[in-house]
This record gives sequence, structure tokens and C-alpha cells, in this order.
Amino acid sequence: MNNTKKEILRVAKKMFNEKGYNAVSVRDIAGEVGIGSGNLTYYFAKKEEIMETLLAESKSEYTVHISSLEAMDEFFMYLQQDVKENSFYYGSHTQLAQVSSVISDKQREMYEENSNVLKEGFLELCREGLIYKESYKGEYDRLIDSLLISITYWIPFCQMKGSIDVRSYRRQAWSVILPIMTKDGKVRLFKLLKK
Amino acid sequence: MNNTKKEILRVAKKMFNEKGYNAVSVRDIAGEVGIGSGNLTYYFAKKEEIMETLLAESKSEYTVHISSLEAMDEFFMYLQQDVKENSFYYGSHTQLAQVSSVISDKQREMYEENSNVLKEGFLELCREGLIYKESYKGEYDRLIDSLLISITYWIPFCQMKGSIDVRSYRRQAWSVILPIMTKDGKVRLFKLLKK
DNA sequence: GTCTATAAACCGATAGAC
DNA sequence: GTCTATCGGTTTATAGAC
Repeated sequence: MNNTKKEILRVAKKMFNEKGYNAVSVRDIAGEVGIGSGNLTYYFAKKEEIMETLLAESKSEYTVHISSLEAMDEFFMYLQQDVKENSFYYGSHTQLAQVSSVISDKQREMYEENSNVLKEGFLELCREGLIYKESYKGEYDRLIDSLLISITYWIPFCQMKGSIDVRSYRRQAWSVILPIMTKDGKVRLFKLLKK
Repeated sequence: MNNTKKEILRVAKKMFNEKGYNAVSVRDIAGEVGIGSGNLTYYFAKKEEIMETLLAESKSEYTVHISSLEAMDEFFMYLQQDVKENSFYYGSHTQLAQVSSVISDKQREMYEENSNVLKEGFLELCREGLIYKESYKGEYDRLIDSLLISITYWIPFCQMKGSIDVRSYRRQAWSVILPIMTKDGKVRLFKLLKK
């Protein structure tokens, strides 16, 4: 990939991180890179293509099968890290859904993928006797939705709360799961979180 | 308040509800009202002032003290209704935070208010023996954050999921609380939800 | 007070010279 | 590949008629 193109992507990601997708214009980006805005258009015909390219590059290779409490904890830490590193995306999640269907499709895809990963994880933890069985049909699905809605909007939520140091998503996630954990599961979780 | 001004607000709210804040221009609104866009500027110097006024008007008079399971259920139904009626606001929550500090201050204020209402409610339900005591310091606060992050971003989340009929927030909220409910509390809740 | 008309500044995007 | 000039669109702001 061309050097200028790389530089555009680097600067755009930085600026989106800081100010959000909508608040950054293509002229702003071109100015920061030190090229004309028309030249930027040569590389990216539309503003949304910059975001789509950034998104494609950050494509996760984290295809995991949660097979233990530790694996689920790692998954939460991965999500937390993902949100932190790609705040250019998560910080503008709602806006981006309206910008391009490519992106909104990607969002749904990521939701379904993470939802499936967590569902398998819940079932595995249940088999291991670490969490209780569903007390009604669909309980796991709803708790998983709570976990995913939290991670998806974690950045704007923390910004809204005005919390100076963003409390970790990892702890937030476990807080939702803890109440359905067995005594055995709780013991193992506390040991894990203390480390 | 002036008749024209009222009409502007009515039309703007309707259009924001349908298409989202960003997708509606002041010209669109003026055109729908049947006045010139410059005339609209006479009433609202900036686009954000329209939203700020709408927000100030929709100021909830629902200052409640949750004193029972039924009251908390009513509160969830109120939140659900609020989100539905004011989708012009909740559907663009993230964007609006970046638009004006008046709005972002209001968002934080609403979060803190709802957070306090729920916190008192949790403590009351605990006193009544319907939910368990905190199993660690801060557990209630985290569950409440889960409830509030869900309601705040309920609309974009449901749109992302692509669920045709939006599952109710009321059920989602109780799903998070159910795991910390006592046997007594669960019995009363199920009776309540069956009605 | 109420409204019209219009300018100013900015945006994403395009065309074409070099 | 890079640039300037420009289009049609937006929000914002002003000047002035009634």
C-alpha cells in the first residue's frame, strides 16, 4: 500500500479517536497529513471509505471457543482492549450505522459473532457447574445482550458518566454474570480476579 | 409560547423521531412547517437550540421513590415508554453529546437522577427481603449501570440487531435483576409479569 | 414583533490541469 | 500522483421589509 495512503489512514484514525467520526472533515484530515483535500479524494473517493478501510484492517483474528472460566475472562479483556484501541470506531458506533450499509452490516456481524461465542461459553461454564442452569428460557441470551450492549456503547457511556478513569469493562461484565454463578464458580472467579 | 414556535418544535420532534437528528436539516423542518428557513432561524438561532428546547420540554415529572417491586416495574415501563416516545433523543444520544455541552450536561444529569432512583429502589427491595444483599461492595452500582446503559442505547442496539419487533426493555431489565432476587422476590415478580 | 431574503462559512465530492 | 478550482449541499448569521 502507498505511503501517502498509509499516512492518511494513520492520521484519520488518530483524529477519529480524538474527536469522533462526524466532527472530523476530510479537509481536516488532508490538512493534518499535509496534502490537498482533492488528493485525499484520489485515495478515498468517499469519507466512509476511510472508515471502512480502517475497520477492515482492524479485523479481529480472535476466533475463540470459550472452554473455561479463564478463557471467558480473557475474552472480556480482549473486548476491553479492542474497544480501547479502536475507539475511532466504538466512539462513533451509532453515527456509523447510518453512514454506510457496509459498516452497519459489519456491526451486526460482529454482534452475532460475539453473541455466539458467549453463548457457547455460557453453556460450557454451565456444564462445568460454574454457573446455574437457565432459570427460564432465554435467560442466557438476555444476559449476553446486556454484556454486548455494554461493550458496544462503553465509550460513549463512560464519556457521559464523566468518569475520569474509565472503570474496566472486565469487572462490569463479571458483575452481570456473578449472580448466576455457583459457589464453586464464585470461588474460582475471585481467585482469577485477584491475580 | 408563539404558535409558529410550537409548530416548529412539533414538526422537528416528529422528523427527528423518524430520521434522526443528523439526517434532518433546518431547511427540511422549515419546509415541512411551511416557513422560510431564515424565519426558523429567528426562533432558533442554532439547530441545537431546537433539540435543547425539545429536551427541556420533555423534562420528566416522574420523580419517583421506588418503594416496592411494583413501583420498580412501573419505573421500567416508564423508561421504556420514554425511550419510545422520545426516540428523537435516544436514537441520536451519542451524536448529541458532541453537539452541545448543554445537552451533554443534561444527559449526565438524567443518568445520575435515574441512577439514584434505582439505587434507592434496590436498597428498598433489599430491606423488604426481595433481593439479596450486595455480595461485594459496589455490586448494586454495577447492575444499575447495566440497566442504564441498556436503556440509553436501547434504540441503536435494537436497530443494529435488526430485530423486527423490538423486545421490551422491561423484560431485559428484570433479567439482570432476577439472579439476585430471593425466592420470595422471584415469586412476586413472576406474578407481576404474568399480569 | 414577525418574517423574507440573502450572505458567509463550511461540508463532501468532482473535474481537470500539471 | 498531486494539486487547484469548483459544484451543490449544509448550518449559521445578518440586513432589512412589513
